[in-house]
Amino acid sequence: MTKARVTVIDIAKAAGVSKSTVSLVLQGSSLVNEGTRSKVNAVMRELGYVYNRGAANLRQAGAKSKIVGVVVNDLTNSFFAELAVGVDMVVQSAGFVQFLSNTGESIDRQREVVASMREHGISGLIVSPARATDAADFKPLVAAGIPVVVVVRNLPGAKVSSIVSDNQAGMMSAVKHLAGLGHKRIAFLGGFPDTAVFDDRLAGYRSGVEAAGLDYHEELVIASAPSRAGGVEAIGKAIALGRRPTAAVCFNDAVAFGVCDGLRARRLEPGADFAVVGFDDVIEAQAAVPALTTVSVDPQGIGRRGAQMLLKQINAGKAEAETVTTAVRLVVRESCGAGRAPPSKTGKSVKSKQDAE
Amino acid sequence: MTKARVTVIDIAKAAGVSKSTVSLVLQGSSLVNEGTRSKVNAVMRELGYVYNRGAANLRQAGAKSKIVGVVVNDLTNSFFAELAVGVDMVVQSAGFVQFLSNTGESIDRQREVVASMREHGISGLIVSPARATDAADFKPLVAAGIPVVVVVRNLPGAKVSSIVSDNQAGMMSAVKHLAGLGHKRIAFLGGFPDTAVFDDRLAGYRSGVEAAGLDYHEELVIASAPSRAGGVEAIGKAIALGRRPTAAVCFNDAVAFGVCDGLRARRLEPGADFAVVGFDDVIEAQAAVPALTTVSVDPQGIGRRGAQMLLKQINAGKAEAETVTTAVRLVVRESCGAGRAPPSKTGKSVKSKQDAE
DNA sequence: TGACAGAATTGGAACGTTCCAAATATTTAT
DNA sequence: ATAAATATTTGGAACGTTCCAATTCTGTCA
Repeated sequence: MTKARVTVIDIAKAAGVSKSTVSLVLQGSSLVNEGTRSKVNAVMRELGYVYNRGAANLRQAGAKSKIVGVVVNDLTNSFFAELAVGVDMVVQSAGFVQFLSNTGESIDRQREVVASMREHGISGLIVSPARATDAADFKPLVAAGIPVVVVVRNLPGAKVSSIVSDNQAGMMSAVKHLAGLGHKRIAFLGGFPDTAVFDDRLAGYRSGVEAAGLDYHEELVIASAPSRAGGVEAIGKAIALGRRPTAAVCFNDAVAFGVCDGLRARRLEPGADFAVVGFDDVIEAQAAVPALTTVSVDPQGIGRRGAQMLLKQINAGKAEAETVTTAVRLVVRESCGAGRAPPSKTGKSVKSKQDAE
Repeated sequence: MTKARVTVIDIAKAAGVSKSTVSLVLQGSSLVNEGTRSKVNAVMRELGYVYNRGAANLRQAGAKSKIVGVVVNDLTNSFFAELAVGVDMVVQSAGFVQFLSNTGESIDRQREVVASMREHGISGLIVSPARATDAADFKPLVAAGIPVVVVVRNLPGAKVSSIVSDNQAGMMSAVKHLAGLGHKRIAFLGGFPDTAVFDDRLAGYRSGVEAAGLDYHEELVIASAPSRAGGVEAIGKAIALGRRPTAAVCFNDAVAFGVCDGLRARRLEPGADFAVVGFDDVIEAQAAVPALTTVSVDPQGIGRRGAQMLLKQINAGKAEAETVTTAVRLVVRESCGAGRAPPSKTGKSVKSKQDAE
């Protein structure tokens, strides 16, 4: 039972050199003689040495800890799981590891995990903020020189980088698609009106309506919780309108699924009697019946982009806030009633790489 | 621009005490006078002190780093995302943070991330090993006194704790259910025969068959990749048999979906013309058409259990290997052709807490 | 008042690494 | 052979914390 940890001194002793030399080897310095290097490496392997990043990090005060923090608001949602995978891919191959935490939309939890991560000395943070996060919450981090990248939801007012999908363009293309199919009264359903994402998507809806030469009617915008239940509620109100709409774009896919539920409960078949379009292209969208027409946002791509941006800032040493919006793409399936056509049952289009630039 | 980090010495100076006292306060020692404590705390807040866990951890050699590593083989799969959430819940409330990494079934990647985590000084590891992981791979960890808990897939031969679902009982109940519906020839489809999980599930199948008073026929066991494509392949072979089966239990849900695809391609309707049962109860199972009858395993519960087990071992200081198998439950939906009954369209039963003991 | 116990505080010495300045070994040029 | 240059190696002194043993305060009891 080897009790004590093997340290750089142990291997120095065993290899007949000084600890400084061993340290040089560890850092791959070109100063050290080739013969010495291989000997040291051999001894390290033999003794089963493991590098102590904590100690190293202590010395190179404030320098790179090779840890990035990732906090998401709902890992259960496959959207965020994909995002985390995207982040992991790039940080991993840069030799970093990720602290991953889930806030479940709890702002207290978020504060806790961020504090904890900070104590552990993360060198950067990627966060999809919980709802109602105060923009000032990340102030201390950036003041301490720790780059922060906000993804998915932006944080107006915070001086940090962010990367969000092009909500406006996405919603606009959805509306135009529906208008192209002949719909005149298109509703906007779901979402909390006090969020930036809502504003963006609504703006896109409005531009789409106007671009299609239709009139914008306030009554066709029906907010609700951005969930399945919210969708049921919203479609209920929509149908109760005097002149009822014949189609709807939804705040996100969850709402869209709820809308479908609500339609069926009223003996209307989504896709046939009423067109519905979602937003996000979550994994269930393509398997659902009818398959959901939706705006695909490639969460994994966002994760990768965000991680790249963060690493760039970490390496640069200085974090100048940068804002990127990633392209989205309308994926036409069945729920909009567009094609009787599609013979291939699973529209795999979602997997394409779209985040190149 | 505050350049230098605030240290325990700074706050000692500012509070007019010694660094030792500050340290005592940090650890919540009862030795320190109440007045002093609150003064120190006040100063800490004022100067924006952040605890440096790295330094602390360096001193208390080998002691608790408050980090647990979590490595899963496929975070994209919602099964594992749920599992990670379960782990996060319990480690988070124990004041730990989790390193979460994804191997994507790559054994090299797995080795890398585990090594990296070790350098960072994790105090425990939860792993769902990539396929074909060598049981000896975790030897160094346990030798170094770092507890390891293997989840979902077990690692025969490794002297580590593990927590897997009750594959045998689950498959057995699936078979019995089908037999109860009158099926006489029930196939076992999919899965790689060289894995421990396969063995367990097959054993369950066999006991189920025998318990139902049927004969076990070798020809009804058809292995394949544990994927949708594998399912298509397996059902093809099954249907080509002289006396074809009328029902099948599948290695997992992916296989089951493939089986449904294959049935439809032959103009057979799953649920009506042929009964199929899956395993895992992935999130898509309840939304699919027909809704999949499957064995539910509650990944989040496994995550919580695993984390609890790990924390227990970390606190105990000694890790004695312990093996737990968690209960599973057959969720009857439509694909087995059981009920014409179910009026509630979404069988929410999957959300119940079943991991109490 | 002095001795004594308990409560509260405190100065080093670690922990395992990296950095710096300086020392030593090896070449090269004269 | 010797100086100058270059290549390699090396002892400390940090980094921010915790621990230990020792010290200084309190108050209590004779």
